[in-house]
Amino acid sequence: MTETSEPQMSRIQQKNRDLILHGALEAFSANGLRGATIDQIARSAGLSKPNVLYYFGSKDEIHKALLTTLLEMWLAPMQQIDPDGDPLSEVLRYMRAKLMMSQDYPRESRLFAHEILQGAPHLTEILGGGLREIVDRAAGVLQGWMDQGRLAPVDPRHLIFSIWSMTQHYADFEAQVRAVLGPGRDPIDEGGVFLDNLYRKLLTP
Amino acid sequence: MTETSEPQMSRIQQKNRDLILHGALEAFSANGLRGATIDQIARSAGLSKPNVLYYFGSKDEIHKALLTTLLEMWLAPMQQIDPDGDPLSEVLRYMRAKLMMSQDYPRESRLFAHEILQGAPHLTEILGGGLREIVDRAAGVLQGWMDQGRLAPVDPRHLIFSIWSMTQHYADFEAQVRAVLGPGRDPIDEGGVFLDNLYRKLLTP
Amino acid sequence: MTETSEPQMSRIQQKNRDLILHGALEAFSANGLRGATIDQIARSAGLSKPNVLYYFGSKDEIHKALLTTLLEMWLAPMQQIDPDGDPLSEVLRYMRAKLMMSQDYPRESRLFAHEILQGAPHLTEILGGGLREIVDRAAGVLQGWMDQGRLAPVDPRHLIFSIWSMTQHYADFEAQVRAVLGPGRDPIDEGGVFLDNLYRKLLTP
Amino acid sequence: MTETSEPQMSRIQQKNRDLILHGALEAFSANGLRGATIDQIARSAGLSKPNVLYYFGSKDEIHKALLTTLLEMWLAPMQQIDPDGDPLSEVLRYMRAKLMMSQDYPRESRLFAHEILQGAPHLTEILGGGLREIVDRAAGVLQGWMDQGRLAPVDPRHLIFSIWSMTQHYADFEAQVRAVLGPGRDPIDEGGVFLDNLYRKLLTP
DNA sequence: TATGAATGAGTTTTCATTCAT
DNA sequence: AATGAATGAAAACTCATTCAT
Repeated sequence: MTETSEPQMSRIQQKNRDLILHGALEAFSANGLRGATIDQIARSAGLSKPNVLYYFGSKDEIHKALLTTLLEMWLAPMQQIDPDGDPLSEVLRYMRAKLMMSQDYPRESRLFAHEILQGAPHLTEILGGGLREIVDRAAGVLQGWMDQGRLAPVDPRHLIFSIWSMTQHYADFEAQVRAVLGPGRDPIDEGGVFLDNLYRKLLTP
Repeated sequence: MTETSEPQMSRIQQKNRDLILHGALEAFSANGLRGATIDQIARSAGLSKPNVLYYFGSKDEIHKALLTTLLEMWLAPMQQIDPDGDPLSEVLRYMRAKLMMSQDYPRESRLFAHEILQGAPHLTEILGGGLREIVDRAAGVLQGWMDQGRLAPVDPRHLIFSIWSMTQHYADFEAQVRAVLGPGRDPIDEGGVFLDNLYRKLLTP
Repeated sequence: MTETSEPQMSRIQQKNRDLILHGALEAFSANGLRGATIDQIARSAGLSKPNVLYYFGSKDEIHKALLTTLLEMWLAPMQQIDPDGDPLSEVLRYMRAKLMMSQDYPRESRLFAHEILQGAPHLTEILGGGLREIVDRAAGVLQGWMDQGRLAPVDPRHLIFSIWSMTQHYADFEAQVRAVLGPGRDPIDEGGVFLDNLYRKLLTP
Repeated sequence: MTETSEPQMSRIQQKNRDLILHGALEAFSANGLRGATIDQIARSAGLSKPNVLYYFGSKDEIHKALLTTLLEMWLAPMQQIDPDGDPLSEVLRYMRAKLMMSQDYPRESRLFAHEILQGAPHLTEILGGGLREIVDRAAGVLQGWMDQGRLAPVDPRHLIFSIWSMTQHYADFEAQVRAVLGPGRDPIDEGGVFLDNLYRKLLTP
């Protein structure tokens, strides 16, 4: 969560930037870009409102910086799919990694969900066509395995969509999941079992 | 989309309520509750701002009324799962119905997505435990089929989550889906094929 | 000071617009565009701040509307120079008219002075090249008279500048004029005598 | 432009004060007292904002110091009117000197214009009645010449106003002058010819 | 001297809501 | 039923100034 490209940044500055981004994650993930206020962010970061704007020029900039900062981490698991690994294991490992992110970083998941729901204006600006290239690479690996008969043939991009949607569902729609399951259950743990089975059946050649 | 509990409502009143709800769907689905403004809704409905508030006392009330109005339609497909039908066909039919809703009613899908992302404060109020009961019934049907060996055994509630998440993904995350697939493709059509295969493999006993 | 091009405007709306423009003239002429606050304008107009913005969308818009509203009146005297009149009388009449405007409308004079000092960003937008054409016409008339030997030959545009600067000086630099002359004198009355003599001597062929 | 009353000031201090005053002239002349920001001044001076305030305690003080610093230079030409010189030559020389200041120091001219437009609060404080005395002296010289029949009789103070207004017009209202004359002309050069002629005709006895 | 950091007091603007008719 | 007019409360920013080092 630290920015290292601009070297001249003091300890305290770095710390405050992180406090702000942390508060912003809290606010934006709960209320969306428009619904969050700089006041919330400032309070959550323990700073004054103008001080927040001293570090980031505007609310939009905080939002953009937050997305930028988190994007890499968000996309990392997919880039770790190993073309030389065992196909099914690799897919299951990717699914598990995404599911763990819903567990460990639900706010990040919701942040991206909000952004994409609105048409992803900031993400598009940040990513350019970058997302597509990343997905294309992973899809290529998957397609290769299918061509080799090591994985049952399905559309690799829709396979990826399915992993995204099902794993993130546990974070983004947590309120609903809890309402349906009732108390005393571990949605993500159960989801792991369900999804493991699902992808084994779907992809075993 | 009409409200029938208060009988004395003129034709024109009814029409204006519908216009407002229509405009509200447009605004709320695109920008969320906080991001949408009454001005947008009024403009989209072709009415004046105070007139909008004459029909519904506040922005929150419009939102609540909209959710209420759409909820039944939103949950209808699940209630149409027929215990006496063919298990796999029933599940696939349900999945298809949900997928078609992403195609035909993407704004409704995003409206609910926004609401649940925020913790579903209004929905909880409206539904009480209603959602749970509805899901419990469907889950009971599914479980029965599994117990009879007519469907491969999986957790029925997580099965339902998977259908929700994957089908709604095409509406809620449309921006991302389009960015990944590029132009000239029909995401939902392709998704139908993918999901049909997925659930056949998952659920065939 | 009333706007007649948009007919559907109620009595009260018209009155409030005028109140606002009046308050804006007060504030802008004294403090300039940046120095004046909407609060000042609102107080001076006896309205609430948001109500001021209900009539004009922003501070800039008020300023622009004010300049637009006053521009015609401001340029009127020059357009009344009569090609068929007596040359010297016409020039003197124009000078007198401008001088009277410094007497009767000093705030308007200062408003334009502020705007032009800043490089006339709004005026340029409003006028386009309009000012030049208006001056060209008057300069043409003056030049004609000079060519006929009815007026001593001088550069007509600089003649116009001299009239502008000297007459407006009594409004724009009033503080200095008063400081130099001391109390108990009538600067504009004396200025009239001085300028009358000046232009007679300058222009009598 | 240097301040000599406080003797212990290092070379570097002196240089920074000058840098600040230079930046302040830039900012204040373009935007007025309220419109200019310390940030602008600091950036223009190449110093940090708090450092600017280390040299001058407040924005107002910078402004006051700037006016004070420039005032002497601004009034110098009038004090150089030589009672023993040739009357017409002296007046023309003064007018030319003022006109050259519009050419060489337009920002200084605009700075004073802004200040006087606002009612000259700072100048009054600085000058006390000083301006009046200076003008009184010059007016006395002029009046003497008129009494001797060496200059046509006019009100000497209004004569001075006329010189001020017409010469400064080329700096203060430059935007307008350029808009009227169009490109490719030298306003001040032409103005010199015009004003030379004007004052010869006005003042030749 | 010098400055990065911080902030209180504005200032513009937005917006849900109310008022008067 | 309907709306032009109005506003309080908030929200995003700005900026002169101060603090700590």
